[in-house]
Amino acid sequence: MDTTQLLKGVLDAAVLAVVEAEDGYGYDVVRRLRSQGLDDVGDASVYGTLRRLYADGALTSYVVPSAAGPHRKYYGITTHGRQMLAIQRKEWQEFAATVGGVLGTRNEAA
Amino acid sequence: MDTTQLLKGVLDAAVLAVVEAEDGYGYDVVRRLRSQGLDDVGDASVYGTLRRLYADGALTSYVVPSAAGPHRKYYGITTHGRQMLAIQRKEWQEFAATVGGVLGTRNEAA
DNA sequence: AGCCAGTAGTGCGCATCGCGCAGTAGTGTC
DNA sequence: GACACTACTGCGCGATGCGCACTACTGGCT
Repeated sequence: MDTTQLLKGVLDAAVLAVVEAEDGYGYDVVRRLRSQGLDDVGDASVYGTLRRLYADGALTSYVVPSAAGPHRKYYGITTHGRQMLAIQRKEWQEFAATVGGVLGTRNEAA
Repeated sequence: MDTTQLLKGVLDAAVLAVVEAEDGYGYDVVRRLRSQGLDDVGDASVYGTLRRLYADGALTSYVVPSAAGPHRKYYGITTHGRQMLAIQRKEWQEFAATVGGVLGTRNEAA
């Protein structure tokens, strides 16, 4: 099954949430997202999202040399990023509740 | 707020669900979706989705002359459409649960 | 009659965004 | 020194929702 389209509009929030939990670099964020159930998220999508969020001022970035491999570009969440995440969490909840209603699969959501 | 991206991948299922509940024509489906919370769904999106679903064999179509206005192109769900809807409902549930987990906004979903 | 609003549908081109794939680069292993 | 793993970048594609313009039919207002 293809969750590609479903991911749209949610990847931003997911990446923000992961980085909020703990600073991370691209490769690491990809792995964390996958381990949390977003199995088939593409690495290029995540890198792209990180760059976009950084450009939007939602993330800060600092480079850390790695012991085993190339340097790592770590990302941390900014105040602005936290605000964006809060809004997107809310949007998601409302949207999910609405869709659940339309599909008749509601779960007493918010 | 802009739910455009969130809608992607869900409109198909939403339209199928609405038509499953009762046969409907484009204009009507748009209104029903909007009244159910998908406030800002564009009419062109729905018409396009209906045509796509029809082309995919998920919907049948029959024209009914209208008393007040142009003819109405009614759509009904097919067996194939019902199967698609069942799959998409399931995908949505799983996806919503996963995203809820990542965002930390889970609601005891399926 | 002339015009506008409401209903109903089609077509066109655009924007967003996730993805596949190729390429670069650093480290360790056989 | 070929290969594998780690890590990041860039390019072009494809799916899909949207805005807008256009057609077309009915009815009400002037």
